[in-house]
Amino acid sequence: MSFTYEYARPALTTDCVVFGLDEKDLKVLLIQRAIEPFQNRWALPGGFIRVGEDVEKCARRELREETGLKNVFLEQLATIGTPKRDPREHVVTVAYYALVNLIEHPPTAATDAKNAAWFALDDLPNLAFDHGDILELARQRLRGKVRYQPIGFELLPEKFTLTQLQKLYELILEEPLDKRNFRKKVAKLDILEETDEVEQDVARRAARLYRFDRSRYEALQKEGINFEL
Amino acid sequence: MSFTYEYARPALTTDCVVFGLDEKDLKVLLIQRAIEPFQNRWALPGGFIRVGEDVEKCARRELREETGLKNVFLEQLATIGTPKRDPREHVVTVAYYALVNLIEHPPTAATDAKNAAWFALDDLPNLAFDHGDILELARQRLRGKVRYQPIGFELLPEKFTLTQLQKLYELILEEPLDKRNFRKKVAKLDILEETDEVEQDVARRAARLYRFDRSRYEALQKEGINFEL
DNA sequence: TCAAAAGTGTTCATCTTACACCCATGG
DNA sequence: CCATGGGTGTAAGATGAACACTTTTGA
Repeated sequence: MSFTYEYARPALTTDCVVFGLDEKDLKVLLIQRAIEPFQNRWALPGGFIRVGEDVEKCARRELREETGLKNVFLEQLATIGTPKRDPREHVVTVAYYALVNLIEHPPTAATDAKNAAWFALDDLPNLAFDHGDILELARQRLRGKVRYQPIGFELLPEKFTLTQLQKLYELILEEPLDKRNFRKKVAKLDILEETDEVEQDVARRAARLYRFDRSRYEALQKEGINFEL
Repeated sequence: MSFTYEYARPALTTDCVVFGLDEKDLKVLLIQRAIEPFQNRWALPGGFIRVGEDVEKCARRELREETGLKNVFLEQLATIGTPKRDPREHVVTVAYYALVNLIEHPPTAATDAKNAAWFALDDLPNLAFDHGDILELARQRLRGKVRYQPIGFELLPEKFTLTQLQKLYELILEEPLDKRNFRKKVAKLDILEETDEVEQDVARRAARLYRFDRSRYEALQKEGINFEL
């Protein structure tokens, strides 16, 4: 079967930069390419948009098919259409970034007959196509966005300690933060719910666990309140 | 001539929200559609991406062909690919927004056999396709962006008064600003050059003219300085 | 001399930053 | 009883918001 058009059309794909957090590092989920071009090189999960398929739906479908992830936080990053970015032909890609918590999504086994693995941001392989550039763009976006929108919570498990939250922000912003000032700011945001639980199995004073109060956040956001950290 | 592919492909277009400033209003440049669908309705300038053409280049080309504008400030807004947004077939569009100063680009006569005209933001016609949504998105983006990046200058003539600048910010932010505080902030940014000229032909004390110092801005930006207003 | 907008400082409240020690717990 | 990280407050400086009058100019 084939499809014919009066004018030539570039191919259209989505690619997705999936950030995940484990005990120590901020990581990215990559898949190993099974075919040429860039065979065996690591690349962002993604693939071709189908006619009649919404662009974001496509990104979610590819993510599911290639990595098993679903229901993740997903946001559009940019569209890149430099003619030579794919050696085969002109391919325009709509790039997204996703945030998942790695504890509930452990290093996925290969799904789509490809290999999938998490890489620490400071230990990345050479990526296929211009995926290295896209990843860097996503990293910058995440750094910028986290300052005024509480998207960091997407990377944490449901219940977390304030120290975990601070470590996460330090990883994303790539700068150390003051513990007391950080806690003061977070408290003032008033979007965390204190649970009556504490950490388990730690050889020291256990830290209290908190939960992100999404509905409270949405209510405050409607009132036009700021969330700068 | 025709082009055949193994899999169906959505069509790919660019659309551009062009903002311009005249004496009183923030305006948007629209073109009147010559053909169906939405014949005679007003729409954003834009058109199909050619194979081998960079996406942003396409947006600039369409802008030139349909409205005569060139060398404008142009930035990507979002990519929209809802299947039914074009009644003919699945069309994915990469939306941009542009800023021009209307004084140096007076209401353009029709170029591409279509009608082009500037519309005040509070007096818009019903737009073709989902262009109304795209325009609203661009408006929000402009409001957000102007707070931390001095892109407002793109809308002003080379030399302008501080009152003009303030009026512009009030139009974009849709809220009144305090004159003294506004001037203090602008002064602290240190990216305006005071010229030795003043307004001409005004029936009152003439205001001093300033110029945006782009190279100074870029230098300061590299040092990581903030530009919040 | 009038009308119209230009230009200019101070005060008060708020927010930001820097900084160090005691506490609870498990091993 | 020791090691480890948890948890907490204050003071000084910087920033943001509110606010009104005099000056210049052309008509």
